[in-house]
Amino acid sequence: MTTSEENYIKVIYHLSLVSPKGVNTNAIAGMLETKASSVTDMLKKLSEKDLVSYQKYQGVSLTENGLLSAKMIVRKHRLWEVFLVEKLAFNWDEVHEIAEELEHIKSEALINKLDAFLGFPAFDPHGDPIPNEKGVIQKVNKLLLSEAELNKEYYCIGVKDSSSEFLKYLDKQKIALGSTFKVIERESFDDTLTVEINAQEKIISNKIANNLYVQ
Amino acid sequence: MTTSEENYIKVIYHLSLVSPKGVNTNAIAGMLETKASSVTDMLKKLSEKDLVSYQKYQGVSLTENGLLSAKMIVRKHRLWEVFLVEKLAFNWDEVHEIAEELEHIKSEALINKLDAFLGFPAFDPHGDPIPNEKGVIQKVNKLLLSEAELNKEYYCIGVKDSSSEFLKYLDKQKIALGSTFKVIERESFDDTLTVEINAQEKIISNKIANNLYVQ
DNA sequence: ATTAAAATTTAGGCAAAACTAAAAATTAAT
DNA sequence: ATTAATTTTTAGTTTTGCCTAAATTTTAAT
Ligand SMILES: [Mn+2]
Ligand SMILES: [Mn+2]
Ligand SMILES: [Mn+2]
Ligand SMILES: [Mn+2]
Repeated sequence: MTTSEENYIKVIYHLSLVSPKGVNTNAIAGMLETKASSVTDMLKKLSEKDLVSYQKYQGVSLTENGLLSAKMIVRKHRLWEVFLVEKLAFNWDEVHEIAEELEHIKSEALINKLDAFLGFPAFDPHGDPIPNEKGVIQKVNKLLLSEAELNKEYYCIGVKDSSSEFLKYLDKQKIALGSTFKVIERESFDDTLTVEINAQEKIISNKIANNLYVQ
Repeated sequence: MTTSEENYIKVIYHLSLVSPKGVNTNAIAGMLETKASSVTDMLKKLSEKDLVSYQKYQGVSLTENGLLSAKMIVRKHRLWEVFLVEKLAFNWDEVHEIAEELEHIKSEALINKLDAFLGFPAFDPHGDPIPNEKGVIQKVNKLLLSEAELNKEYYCIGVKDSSSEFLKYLDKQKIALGSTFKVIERESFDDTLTVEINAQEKIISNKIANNLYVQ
């Protein structure tokens, strides 16, 4: 598989988690910042290689082959992110772009040795689960902070949006994985929350609350 | 720079250490396992970008720009090799291919943090020097085992050929960086050496002796 | 049920990096 | 100094991945 094919497969995988019945051409184009016509070209090639099942105008989904490939790319991406944060002291908002390149390095041995070196981590720096060698992903039940009950203790286990902007905002607010949350009040007009974060009271907009996973 | 351009620049760099007056098209093609006509195409492009100075039929050499780029690629390659051997427990004969890919990951911060993480190593697993952040390469005086004086103590500081086959042969013979050498006898007919290696007497062919650096 | 809008695909092209075959320049040999 | 051999370049294709513009299909709106 080429780097480009891998990027497509990974994007289709991520999109299929949200729309399992079939992924749209335009959605793929949007994620890859390319044009719909380019996507159509690639879908034909991926279909030829039995990585996706594709009927024109009907959207696309991963085959068993494609799904496993996607999980292996995600595995590599997330393991490299752990390496960059844990070993090289990168901040969690700096690693995605680099991992986007590192995920395409071709060596089974490399990724399994890296996994061992890191101590077989279960989650990446953004709280996303890391598929194991066979592609199995540990299922975790979590909810969005926006769905949390009032006056109940939660802690932060992940972010939904892992853009640099959002992560930097969280740094500024001193919110990190492991931070404790207790929703004190929900403003019914705009769903703004008053939350006790690490024993400090803060105002959290609905948009923010919709991008924080808690448990 | 694309991956392909980087591979060309690096090969031109390595060849120019041997033939400083100008690197031949065919030599480049040989190293990259491509055709001379492809090399000519690329030389035009590299020349356009001021990475090499090139006049047709006259061979090619690196510009100042090209030289610095080359050293940075070599730096990355060798630092990744150190990482693979020191941290991930790869054998020294397994790392070159993987480093061949890793050297193209684009991030200044990554390579400098990796350098720090590894403790600013001066040499790679094959004894080759690692250029520093500015491209400066520590000069080491060394000689080939084939040039060593009789009955004088040396130790192994590098290999000239770092192919997997040669390195595996050295493993089998229990020769590694740091091994001590004392040449007991030189057979004048074929230059075969009798060498005391780590206090064990062994017969070393001229070809082998020509690929071991000692000090 | 038509029509309008949106999504998707096709057609035709372009640039990068490779190739083969043929031409040109350089180097070596008589 | 010619001729022959070798090296290098040019010319013309191919494949991959992308593009624009136009055509087609699906979906939404009247
Ligand atoms: Mn990421
Ligand atoms: Mn990627
Ligand atoms: Mn190497
Ligand atoms: Mn390379």
